[in-house]
Amino acid sequence: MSTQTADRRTVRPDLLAVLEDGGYRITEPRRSVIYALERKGEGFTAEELCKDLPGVGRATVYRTIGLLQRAGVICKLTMPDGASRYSMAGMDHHHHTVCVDCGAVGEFKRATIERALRAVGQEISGEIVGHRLEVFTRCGECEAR
Amino acid sequence: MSTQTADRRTVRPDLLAVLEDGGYRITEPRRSVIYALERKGEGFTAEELCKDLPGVGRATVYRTIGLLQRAGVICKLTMPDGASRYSMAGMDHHHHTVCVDCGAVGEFKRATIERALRAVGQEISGEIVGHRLEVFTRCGECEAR
DNA sequence: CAGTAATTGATACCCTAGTATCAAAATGAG
DNA sequence: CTCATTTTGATACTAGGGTATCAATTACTG
Repeated sequence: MSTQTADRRTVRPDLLAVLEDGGYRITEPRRSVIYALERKGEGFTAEELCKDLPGVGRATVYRTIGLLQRAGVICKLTMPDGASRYSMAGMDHHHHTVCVDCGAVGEFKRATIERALRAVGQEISGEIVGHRLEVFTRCGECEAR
Repeated sequence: MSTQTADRRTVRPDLLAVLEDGGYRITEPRRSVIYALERKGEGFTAEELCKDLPGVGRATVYRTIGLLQRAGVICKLTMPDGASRYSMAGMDHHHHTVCVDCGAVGEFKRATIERALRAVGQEISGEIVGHRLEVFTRCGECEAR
């Protein structure tokens, strides 16, 4: 399971700095989670991460993911079947492509779509408070197999 | 919880006919579920439906929802927190607006967005097999309160 | 260094959203 | 009307995706 966007990946925030700036302590377990996260790249489940880090408690893994998610550097995405995956956020506002076979995640953005959604907002009663868009793919690698 | 689309609702398929055409028997419990469904309109949870139908077993409610979902006349949508809601499908391919306060669901479609997504498909390796778009709103009624 | 406050982790627990079981009841084809 | 077949429903069970607990440990601050 590798990223679809290896070649056009944006620079990632320094996750340790994110924690520090949030007033959190830099601990060994948090370092480990972040290290694993950086190696992991795009598209993983919390449980996968737990298995990758047998030395770190499940609760801590979940807590750290939660911290980084609230800080906006990790996105949580919910699959159509309700399963959760996480992904490192490269861009600010973006959407995801998810391979239905291997779960690899990519990011994209598209002004046309944002504009179109704003137009939708004019047509409905009430106001738009957010949106979510996922594109499901069969990624190049999975197609090759 | 009422629909946002009362005034521009498209004609709904005859759900009983859908079952019959599928080779399923028309039973009292299924009639009840369908009746409730038609009254319910857009945006409900399976458990809500169960509570509305104390005379029908939970399993039957889920089974009937599943049947109609496979027949394409009911959509399942997964909220950002992973919760599931269902909605009667009026149009063929469409997307949903969901009120974050009351859960009311509306439908819309927009050719611009479909085109933009096709363009995204050209840029990624692999092929697009589907997409999902939800717009979160605070609906007119909830705003008024 | 010492002390306090934050953090950890093993574990148990929770909730949602279903699915499995299976005897009993209902359907509808002939 | 008969009867094979489908469907039902009470209940138990499962699985995923977490959160709560709380004593023990660790990180920072002065």
